[in-house]
Amino acid sequence: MATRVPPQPESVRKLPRQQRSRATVDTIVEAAARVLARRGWAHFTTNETASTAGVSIGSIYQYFPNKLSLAEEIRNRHLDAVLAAIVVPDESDASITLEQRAAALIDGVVAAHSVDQRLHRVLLDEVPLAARSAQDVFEAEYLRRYQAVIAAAAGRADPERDGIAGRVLSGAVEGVIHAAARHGELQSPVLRAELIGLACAYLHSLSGH
Amino acid sequence: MATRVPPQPESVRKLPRQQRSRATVDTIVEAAARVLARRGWAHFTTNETASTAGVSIGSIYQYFPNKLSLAEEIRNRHLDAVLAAIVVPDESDASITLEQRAAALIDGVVAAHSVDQRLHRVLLDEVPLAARSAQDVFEAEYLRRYQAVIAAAAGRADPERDGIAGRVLSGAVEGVIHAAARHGELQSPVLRAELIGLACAYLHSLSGH
DNA sequence: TCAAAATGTGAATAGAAGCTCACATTCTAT
DNA sequence: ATAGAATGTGAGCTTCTATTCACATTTTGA
Repeated sequence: MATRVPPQPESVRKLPRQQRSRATVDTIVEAAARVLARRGWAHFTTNETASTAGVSIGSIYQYFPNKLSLAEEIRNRHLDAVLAAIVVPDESDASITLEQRAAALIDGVVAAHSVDQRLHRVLLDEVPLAARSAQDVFEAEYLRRYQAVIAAAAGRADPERDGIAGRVLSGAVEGVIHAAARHGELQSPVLRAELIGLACAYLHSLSGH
Repeated sequence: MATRVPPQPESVRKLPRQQRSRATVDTIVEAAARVLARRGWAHFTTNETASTAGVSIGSIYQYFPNKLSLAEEIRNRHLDAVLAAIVVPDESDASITLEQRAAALIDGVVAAHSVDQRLHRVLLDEVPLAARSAQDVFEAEYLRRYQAVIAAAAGRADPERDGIAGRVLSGAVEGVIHAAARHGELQSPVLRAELIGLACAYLHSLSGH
């Protein structure tokens, strides 16, 4: 996990200036991520985070104004890692078939959901939202990719319908992937094939009227 | 909301025997559902439930051994209501088209998700699972309906593939509906049409090839 | 070298909330 | 009518945990 400059804009807390404190902050965030994944948000405590990190509770509050800000830092780092897992294919290459585009899209989303699944689930549906800056970037990146595929499929552009189609397709793909993740089948090639089949069937129906 | 016999099997608590106490239990559960929907699981408190119900905190613990058992009772009642919203079409009538079957399925699932949406979301992704007995019935009922439609679509029966297809279709439909619910578009006819289109496109691709 | 800044410590504080229990009230059956 | 069961009450006990603060240690820069 890369070192980031963590604390929040309005944070009254110190910024880590020396190498030593930057390492401490990283240790804290990594330990916190492990505790959060293991216990869930409801039983995520700052004291357990401190002892897991081998650090005094006070050290956490040197750099994080409260428990939530710690979780938000974890989320920011995690979503960075998730986005990094997505491989973007060349969108302007006309020689790529629709099937290939759909496959690349789905592989990217699967890869994104393969990064620390338990932590991902806790971060997305347990930790309160507050300022969801990173989450927006995250969703925007997804949307961009879906719309590229849809634009390629539907030769003509009906922006109104394409927008809805994008939301339908993304909802469908995410739904299938979340269900698969719950059953531990995210890596199943049969599922991958069936999901690509679903996407292609829908995409073809958009152009063929 | 119908009166049910609530407390858990292993509960050391009393069963409500008189009319008066049955009414008290109903009042408690209804108030608890309101509090849970309003505050979310993290800020759902037994004291607020008691004051909202106009009942002493002690009365709650007469019938519920702990906070979680109260939430589980709410979930049981809610899922009953959700299942009741699903209209089941005649599965043996061969004169019904695939489009009509898909539409009936989707309308049923949408109706199920239209029952007390906020509470539904909190119950499904905030309240801890523990013994998820009712949730299993709930999912099994869904699965049954998806498989009926898939069996009708794919003339021949390839049980292996049909099973996966069922999970893919249900994941997709649920995903789209959850996304729509988040954006408050559950009642949109455009979305309904597009979702039916998605389902039909996939179903046709199963038989044709 | 040494003073000031940065960093680290953990006992103690404070508040929230689950749950108990001794007691009061109401209902049922005889 | 009345005893005993069922029901209802709410102050307060207990546990948990976020956060503070007075202090100790380490690093930096001159």
